[in-house]
Amino acid sequence: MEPTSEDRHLARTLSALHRQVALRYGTVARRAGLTLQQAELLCQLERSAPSFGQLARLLGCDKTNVTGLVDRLERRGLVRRETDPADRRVSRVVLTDEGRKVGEEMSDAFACAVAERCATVPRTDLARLARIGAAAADALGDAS
Amino acid sequence: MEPTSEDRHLARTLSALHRQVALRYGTVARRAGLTLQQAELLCQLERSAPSFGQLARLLGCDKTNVTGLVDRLERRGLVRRETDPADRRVSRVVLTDEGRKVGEEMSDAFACAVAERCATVPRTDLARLARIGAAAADALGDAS
DNA sequence: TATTGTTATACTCTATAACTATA
DNA sequence: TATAGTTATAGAGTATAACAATA
Repeated sequence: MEPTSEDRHLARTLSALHRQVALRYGTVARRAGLTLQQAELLCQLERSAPSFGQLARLLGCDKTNVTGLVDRLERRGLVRRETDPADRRVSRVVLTDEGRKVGEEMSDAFACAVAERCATVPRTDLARLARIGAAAADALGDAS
Repeated sequence: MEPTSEDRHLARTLSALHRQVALRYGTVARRAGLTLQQAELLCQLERSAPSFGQLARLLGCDKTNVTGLVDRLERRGLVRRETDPADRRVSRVVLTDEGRKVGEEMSDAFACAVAERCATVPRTDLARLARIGAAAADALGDAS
C-alpha cells in the first residue's frame, strides 16, 4: 500500500512530536537521576502493579530487559518485587513511597515544561491535541 | 510552578502518543535491520547533510555517540563522511543511494502503519492532529 | 586559544538462548 | 508440558574525560 500525501504529512508530524517529547522527557528523567527507560517504567506503576511480562509488553521490549531495569530501580529504592500469591511464578513490580514521590515529581516537571513551551499555541488547539492525541495513541496501540 | 489539570492531561497524552510512535517506528526500523536510533539519524539526512555536532543537537545526544552511530551506518553502506571544504574540522554525514532508498522505504512503511491503524479516527481530526502536532513539536523544540 | 570530531572507559539498554521454579 | 522470571552473553546506545587536527 502506497501512503497518500496526507498520510506522509501526519507520519512526519508524529515522528517530530515523538522526538521532541522524548527529548523533554529525557531531560526531566536525567534531572531525577534516571534514564528515559527507567522513567517510563516508573510511570507504568502509578495505577497498577504489573507483572514482568505485562511490563515488557507495555514498554515494547523483551522480558529479560525488564529484569535489569527493575534491578536498577530496586537498587535505588524506587520499586520492589512482590510475588503474586495467586500464581507464585509471577512477580509484580510495586512503587515504594520514594518511587511514587519521584514519579509524581517527574510527571509534574514534564507537564510544566510542556505547558510553558506550548504557551504560544492557542488553548483550544491544545485541548484538541489532547483529545485527538489520546484517540490516536489508542488506535496505534491496538494489537499487532 | 504547579501544573493545572489540563496541563497534566496534555502531558499524559503526549507521553502515551510518544510511546506508541516509538513502538511503531521501532518495529519499522527493526524490519529494515536498524535500531530506532539509527533510523532516526537516517531520517535527519533526507533534506540536508548535517555535521556531527548538528546531529548531536538534533538527536538530543552527545557528539561522541554520533561517532558510533555513523560508524555502524557507514559500515552498512547507508551513509558516508564528507569533510567540509570550508572548515576542514567539520565532517558532514551524507546519505548513499542505498541509504536514501532504505530511508524512504521506512518512511513509507511508517506512514502506512499509522494510516492503517488510525483509520478509525475521523479524517478531519487527523488533519487537525497534523496541524496542531506540528505547532506543538516546534514549540517544544525551541531553545533551552 | 577555541572548536570539531575521535578514542578510551564505564555503564545502561537490548535481544537470544539456556536455565530454574512453579503450574 | 507450558509459562514466568532469571542468567549468561554479545552487541548497541549513552555520557565523561582526554586527545588530535584545524581554525
